Amino acid sequence: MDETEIFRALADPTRRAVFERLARGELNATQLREGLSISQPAMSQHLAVLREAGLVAESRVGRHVNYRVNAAGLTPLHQWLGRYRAFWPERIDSLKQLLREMDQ
Amino acid sequence: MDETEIFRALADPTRRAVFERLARGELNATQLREGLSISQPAMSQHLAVLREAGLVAESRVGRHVNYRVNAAGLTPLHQWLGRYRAFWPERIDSLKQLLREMDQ
DNA sequence: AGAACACATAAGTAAGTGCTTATGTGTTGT
DNA sequence: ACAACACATAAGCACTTACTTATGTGTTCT
Repeated sequence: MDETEIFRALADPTRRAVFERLARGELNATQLREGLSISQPAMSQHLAVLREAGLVAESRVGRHVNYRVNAAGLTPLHQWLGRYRAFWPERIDSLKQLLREMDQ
Repeated sequence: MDETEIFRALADPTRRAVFERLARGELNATQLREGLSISQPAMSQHLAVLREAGLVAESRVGRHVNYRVNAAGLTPLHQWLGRYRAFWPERIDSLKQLLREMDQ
């Protein structure tokens, strides 16, 4: 759950790809392998890293294990980045747009 | 400049500490070592990683090299995180507070 | 019960990381 | 020119990472 684990977990392109797919919806380990030429154990190990970093959560359904993004997982990263507001991109408009969306 | 390099660079606690100190103001390599029990070559290598990731910039002044945060460096990270707005923390208040500050 | 399936774990390996000591490069001061 | 200084680079080493193949664990189906 700590920053180092999160940055480390996301430093791997395959793990970011997995995270991105999970952000679109729950998938099991087999579905996650589709398209990515990666062995079953490798995927299992990547998922373990993401899980230990608190970025994904799992739930067993029959003989499948469904993985999903842990909604709270990115919070430490978000907070870390928040400390460097002074160096955020200038395009604040997108933030204002975001708030408008959220107020609905 | 790519996401992998940035995540990798920030995955190291020492490098995050260096980045944090630089965020408070420009410092040279010797000043950056103060407090952190780390050798001179180690610091030089950490700074190289941060520089190659686009997170810091340097400028030679006499026989010193001053390092500072590269304002644009966090942009890719900010954009990456922006893709997962759906999983941002619930505490939107802080964002509203941020906008109020910025509008001043 | 037994075979097939979905996933996790173990063990081995090549490549990468972060440190060290030693040395190189450029600058300052005498 | 020479010594001292600030930093970078090279080379070597312990440790970690990401992969592989092999095997273990739990579930489903017949």
